[in-house]
Amino acid sequence: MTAATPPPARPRAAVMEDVAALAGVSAMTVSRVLNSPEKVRPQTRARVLAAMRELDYRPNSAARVLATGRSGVLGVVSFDTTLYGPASMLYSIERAARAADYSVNIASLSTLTPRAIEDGVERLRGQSVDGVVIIAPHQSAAEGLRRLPPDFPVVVVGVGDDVPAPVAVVDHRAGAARVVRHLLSLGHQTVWHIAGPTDWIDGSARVDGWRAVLTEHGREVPEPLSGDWSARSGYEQGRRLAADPDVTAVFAANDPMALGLLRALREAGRRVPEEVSVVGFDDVPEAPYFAPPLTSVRQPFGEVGRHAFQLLLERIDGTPPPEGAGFPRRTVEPELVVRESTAAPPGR
Amino acid sequence: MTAATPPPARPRAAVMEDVAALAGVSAMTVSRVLNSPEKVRPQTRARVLAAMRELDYRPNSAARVLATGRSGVLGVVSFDTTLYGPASMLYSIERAARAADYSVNIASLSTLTPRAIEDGVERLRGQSVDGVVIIAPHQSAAEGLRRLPPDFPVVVVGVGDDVPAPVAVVDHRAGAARVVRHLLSLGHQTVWHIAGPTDWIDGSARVDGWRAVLTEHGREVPEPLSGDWSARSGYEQGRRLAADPDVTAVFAANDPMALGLLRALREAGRRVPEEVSVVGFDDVPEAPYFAPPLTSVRQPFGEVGRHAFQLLLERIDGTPPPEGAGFPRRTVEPELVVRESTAAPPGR
DNA sequence: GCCCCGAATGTTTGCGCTAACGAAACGTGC
DNA sequence: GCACGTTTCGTTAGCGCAAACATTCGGGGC
Repeated sequence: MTAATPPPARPRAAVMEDVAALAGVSAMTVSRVLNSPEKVRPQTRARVLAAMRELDYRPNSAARVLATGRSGVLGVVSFDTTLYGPASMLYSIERAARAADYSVNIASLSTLTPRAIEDGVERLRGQSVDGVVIIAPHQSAAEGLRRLPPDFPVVVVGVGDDVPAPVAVVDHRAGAARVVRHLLSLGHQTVWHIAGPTDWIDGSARVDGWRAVLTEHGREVPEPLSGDWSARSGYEQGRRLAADPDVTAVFAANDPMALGLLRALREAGRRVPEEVSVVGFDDVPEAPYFAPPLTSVRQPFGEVGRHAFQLLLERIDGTPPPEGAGFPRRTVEPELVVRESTAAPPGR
Repeated sequence: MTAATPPPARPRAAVMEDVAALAGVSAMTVSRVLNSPEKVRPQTRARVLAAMRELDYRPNSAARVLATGRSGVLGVVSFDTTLYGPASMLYSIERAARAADYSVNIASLSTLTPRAIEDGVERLRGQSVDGVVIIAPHQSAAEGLRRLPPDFPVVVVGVGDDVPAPVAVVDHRAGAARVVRHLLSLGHQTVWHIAGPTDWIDGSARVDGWRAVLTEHGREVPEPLSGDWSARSGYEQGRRLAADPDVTAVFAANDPMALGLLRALREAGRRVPEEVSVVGFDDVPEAPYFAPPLTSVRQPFGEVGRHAFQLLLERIDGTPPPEGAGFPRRTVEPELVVRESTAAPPGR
């Protein structure tokens, strides 16, 4: 052949066999160094580790998955990860997962239907994830879940009661209750509410908590107004409330809606908190800088994320599907953060 | 044997061989139905598809990766996905990826150092992703990148000039320039600036654009104040600006800082926009509801995400690493959105 | 000195899929 | 009727790793 020297053909990445050869052992020993180092004589182990470093060896995860059936990857299905809540949840789950050497595969949803959720889970399942966390505090989650095979490990974050899966939730009901008690204790006769979409569990739980406390105190329960979580919807509903002189306290189901509400009140010339008290929910990092700084409810996302991951782990390598017993459920309490947007009603 | 009937041993998930048997073909034909259906006679194909449905067959991705060397997964390395910018980028990349049947694996960073970025990429590489998008508009990105093997497909979003990888960026410089021109055209003598961290490329590009326009117009260039993107830092720097009666126009490098600034001005009794004009950057969904509604710069995240994904695809199955030619670069222009926080300076 | 035991390492096999080749079956043209 | 392309499908051989089962080796007990 007259061919020139073959191009320096980039050496294929080293595989286990290469490491074994360099270290003068068998491939199995290399595998053992990776998976149960204590079973390898320290001296041999050192040789193998040295060989790995020298060849810049990195185990092929696909091969490992194929051989073991476990991938070390978990999926997260979430609606619009641009929103503060879902983004925070995702972030905290990712951190919990990483700490346990799991990696995270995501599937964002642009619509919230049982079908979309099912698709998201199926997409991740196709990637051989070990399990899935669904961040979708929505009716659809429960619905979509029922169509999934019952033995596939799924955990749901922040969803209602009768879900056929383990659940980690913030107690929105209790959070809302705290808001209302705070306002009543300031002397308000009642509290209006700009609710989130009613098909979001978060939203309806907050409505429940709000209504329960008012009822319990024998107060009038105004018709809740409905928003869609956006500042815009808070503004629109806020204009209606601003026009009603009876309104002295409003609980918005999240901070952006509270922001919109604040603007509407300002435009109508109603002063906060002197004339109207306002409370939000979520305690976004910007809440202290609203005009005025917003009283809000802080959600312990980090904690929920850790619980969700923990539940998923248990489901993955735990006992078979808990039969009649029902699924575990971890609830964490949110915290009311009082700032300057709440005060006693006028005339007291 | 006296053993009872074996427990109904949940049938293992169907594999290709099972489908093949049921359809009366070989496994290879099943594989072909999946990967190049046009090479299979329609009639056979139909039989195979029917068998797949019947057995609820789903291809094992690990096996496919092992056999093909391609995973159909891309990694995204990002700093704090709780921030609006990174979250939006992540979301748009995920959408672009999904549209091309790619799935997305994430690695969030809690610190921004070359080391952390390198780790993030390595972690994803260990998961056999086909390539990685780095969302880290930070010096560290460039630095961390140099330590990576040059043939691993990486694309960077929103980072400076001399990066050894394809880049998709928003032209922050141009965005900042637009802000300053807008304020000058309203009659302001000069524009103060609350900058982002200087080690963030976004931040320094915005400073550059701001300074360039002022210089070009022969205006005095005040010393930029430095924030850390948070509303709190905007507030702190804002208190200093509020105390200076010469200040009539301030450009904050992002919206949360602008929010903090607005609060500081309000507390100091300086009215916006009558006495001081304020502009932000990012145009978060809440910006229209700030007090007053904030003039800001909208970033076309969707477009950048699509470009980033596109560049990555080209890098993955495109030509070998472009030698001397330099790396491709896609720049998209942000848009100034004028609202009520800007007006002519007092006394004009 | 012999046997047995456990620790340390090696061999074989298969996880589920696809690239590469090979072999039928079916025309076509002359 | 036969050589020759075209489909269409099957066979073989890995991809890289880890279970499960060998095998070797070095003592300790008697």
